[in-house]
Amino acid sequence: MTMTSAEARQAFLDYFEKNGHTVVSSSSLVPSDDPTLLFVNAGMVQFKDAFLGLEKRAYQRAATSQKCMRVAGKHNDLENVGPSPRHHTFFEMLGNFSLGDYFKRDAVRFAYECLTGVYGLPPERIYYTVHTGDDEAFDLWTKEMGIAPERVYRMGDATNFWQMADVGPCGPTSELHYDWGEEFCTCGRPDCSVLLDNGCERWLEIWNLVFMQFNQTADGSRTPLPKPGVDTGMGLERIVSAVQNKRANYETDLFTPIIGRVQELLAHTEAQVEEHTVAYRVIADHGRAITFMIGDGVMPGNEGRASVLRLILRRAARYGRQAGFDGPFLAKVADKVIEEMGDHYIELKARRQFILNVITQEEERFLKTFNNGLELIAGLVKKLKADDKNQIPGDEVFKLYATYGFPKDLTLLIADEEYGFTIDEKGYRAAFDEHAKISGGSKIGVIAVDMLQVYADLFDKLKSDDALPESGVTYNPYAGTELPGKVVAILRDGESIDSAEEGQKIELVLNATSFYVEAGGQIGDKGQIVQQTAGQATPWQMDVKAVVKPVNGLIVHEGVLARGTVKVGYEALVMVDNQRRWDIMRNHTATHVLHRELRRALGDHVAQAGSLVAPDRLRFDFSHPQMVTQSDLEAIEAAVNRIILADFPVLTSYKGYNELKQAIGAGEIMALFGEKYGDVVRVVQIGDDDNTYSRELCGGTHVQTTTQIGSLHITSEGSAAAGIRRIEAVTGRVAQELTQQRLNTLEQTAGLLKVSPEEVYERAQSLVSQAQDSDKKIRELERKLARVEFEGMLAQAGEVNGVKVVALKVDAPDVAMLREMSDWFRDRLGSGVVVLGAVIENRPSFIAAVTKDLTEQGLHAGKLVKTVAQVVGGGGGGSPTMATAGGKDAARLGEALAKVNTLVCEAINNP
RNA sequence: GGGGAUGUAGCUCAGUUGGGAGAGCGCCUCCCUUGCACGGAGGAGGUCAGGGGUUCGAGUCCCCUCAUCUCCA
Repeated sequence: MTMTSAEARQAFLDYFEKNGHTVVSSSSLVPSDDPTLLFVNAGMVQFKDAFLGLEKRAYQRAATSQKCMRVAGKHNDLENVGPSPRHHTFFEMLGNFSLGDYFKRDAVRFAYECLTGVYGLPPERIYYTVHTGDDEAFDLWTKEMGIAPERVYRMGDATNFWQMADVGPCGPTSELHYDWGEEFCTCGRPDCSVLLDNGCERWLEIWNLVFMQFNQTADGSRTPLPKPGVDTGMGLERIVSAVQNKRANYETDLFTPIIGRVQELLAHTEAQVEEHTVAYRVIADHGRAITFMIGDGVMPGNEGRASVLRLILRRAARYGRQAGFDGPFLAKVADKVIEEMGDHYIELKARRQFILNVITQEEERFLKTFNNGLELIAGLVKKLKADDKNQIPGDEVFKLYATYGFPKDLTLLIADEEYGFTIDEKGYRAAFDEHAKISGGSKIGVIAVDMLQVYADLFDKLKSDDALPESGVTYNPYAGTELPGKVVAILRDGESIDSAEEGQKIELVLNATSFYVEAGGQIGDKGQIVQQTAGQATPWQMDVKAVVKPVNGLIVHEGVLARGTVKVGYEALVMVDNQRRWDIMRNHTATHVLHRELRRALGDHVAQAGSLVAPDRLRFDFSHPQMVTQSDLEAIEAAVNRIILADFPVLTSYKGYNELKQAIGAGEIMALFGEKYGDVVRVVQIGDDDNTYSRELCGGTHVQTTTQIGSLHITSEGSAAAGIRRIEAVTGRVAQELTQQRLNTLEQTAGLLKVSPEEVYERAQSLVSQAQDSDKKIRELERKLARVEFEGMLAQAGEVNGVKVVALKVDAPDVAMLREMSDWFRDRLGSGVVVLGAVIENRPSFIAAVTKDLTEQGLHAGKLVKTVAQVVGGGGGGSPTMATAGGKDAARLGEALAKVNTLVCEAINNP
């Protein structure tokens, strides 16, 4: 009985737990606090700060099964996923970590014991590599572990040296490779071995041990770290393939259930599955990736992570069509992924419905794009065929891609299969490069990273100078808005300075602060920092405009020194703008209530997708497939206000994250996905333990009882993105002001309409319909008047060279009526020329009509009316049978009309 | 941050050097008809995304804003 993948994962964690490691849950795929990294791509990412010494953990040994994504870069290429048996976008990385605790000896022993003992791999199948310069590791393998020296290869920097970046921790590595056996050799060399590093299929790299031994400085020199550490990584998919003796990862039970689901959906035979191997693999791999990405809060979109999700999802959808799917199917694949992996990754279960909704919507959108593209290609081909060509120009291919999202390879496929066309690859490349050049790019990200280093260095210095404790700035925005502190650093233009003068823009670091740093949607506090004690040279005051936390533990106040001089070492009093803070607290607690009521009214699929808590308003984005109806909104608003008036207490407490995991998975405690939670989390609870209304993991500041919110008024509901609705609301003071303003308007309107406020709507409604009726009646009367005038003028029709001509000034209220009158004349004349002029809003307007039979004699209504209008300083035009014109000088209208006879005469004689 | 595309009736969309705001489906009334997207007659429904400009005249041309889609960074 071989181990299942779930057992293999658990066995790893159990083994290391038994050896003194703390099992830490996987962090989100979305790295928090790291703008340089698109997705978490290794187990050590969540320990990065701990390795750098920026963060203290309660343990020194940890083991994880970490969710990872690799989409592009040196490790992976999306195009390989599918054709390759071993490349994945999403995978799980097993790893054990020593945070300055054990080093090479234990790391080597654990790895060996785990592979041979826990997983039962035959020792004779395992080969080892160490760095050429790492005698210590070599000796550990050969002497301590008793591995034959010829099974341990010494290799260079390229394979066996690791560094996080150009500066920072680095060190040699040691790898463990699995030998599938000679019969699987693909390189064909008699001396085939790991040492050749030639990609031969015989060898499978399963475990990489990184010994963090040195610190590399900017000048390239390396100094030994005081507390060296260990970071290891073993792909779950790979170890399972070895344990289950499957040559391709896709044949392990990590993937077979998913592939089985696809087969079932397509009703394919085994032979058909075989025929579409690549498509099956792509769908299985990408299906996992999109499920986990959405589970961690990534939404399909056009930039960054969002675009990666869209890219992968659409690639899967495309291969799905190739394999035989017509409509959306990925949600059904994702459902299987959740079923298989939801027990270990509870966020999948908690967000199941949401994940499925997002996938289906995005897939439907893609199918629309796809069909649209097919039509565009069909149109192109038709045009090209007419020109006797059989190649689609490069710029057109690019336009399809850049404008309509229809990728090149797809265009190629359709062009070839459907029409036997080729595409101009070179032209496409040129257009692509041109586009990239025009689009350009900003370097903001790089600068921001440089600045981060400045803050990290400052933080280190403050700690080593004992200006700050190891844990950093004391952060307490919860107790109150005032707090005593001490100035420990002042920055100006990124430079650390000792004192600052009045009027300067500075950044101030205190050893303690009550300013809230923007987090969880709640925006940061503003306020003042002032002199604390008397007796200092000058009293000073800083106006704080923003508060940021550039690195964990360091809190920086940004603003202007409004008065006096401030020096490092001064005592200070932190004073947060109290009224503003209260407005924010009202909105934050109200957001929790709103969240709870939205779920109650609309369903459990409602998940927070974004939130803004500002002093003047709150904005809440949530997943919901359609518009929230007016009556639902009213009911929700009423329910929120009932809860406010129920005067629930708002309580906060700190709990172990693991303890709450079950309740979070079950949806009893709201947690933001994509958020990185520590081991201890803050729980904001509305209502006491006997009568709990809601619980949310939240670091924000809140009122003490719901009554303090005052009231809530929803100001708008709309769409924020596909599948995401956005509600904006106001509370407290702003709600009161808004209500008063609206009521005033209502009272005024009621007064104007001479009815009570309750009757305003009805009255307005009847006024609007009366106005509409009146407009119609006026129109009818105008028409009647025009008709009378028309009958009277009919006799004035003249004749020029046998052509009936009417050229008259009439009374018409607008051009439409003028046109109508010309129709009457034309109909009555049967054959003839009609030119009517009228003064409309003090300006002369003309209309000309020529019956069709006369246009053949050279008469053109457009040309005629244009010449006429020139007399009054205007112009005009139109079709040969019907034209309009206008001018400026109304007084010369008659003069203009008098030209008609002459013009008709000329036109007929000179066709 | 930047490039491109789209925005017209409840829905899907036409709309030609700038010169009458339209079609199909849906809706309402009436007629015909016991049947599957029945058929016929009539009707309601539009700030042509919003704002500014050019012009005698703008759905159409120019500029700005917004929304959606899409690509690049």
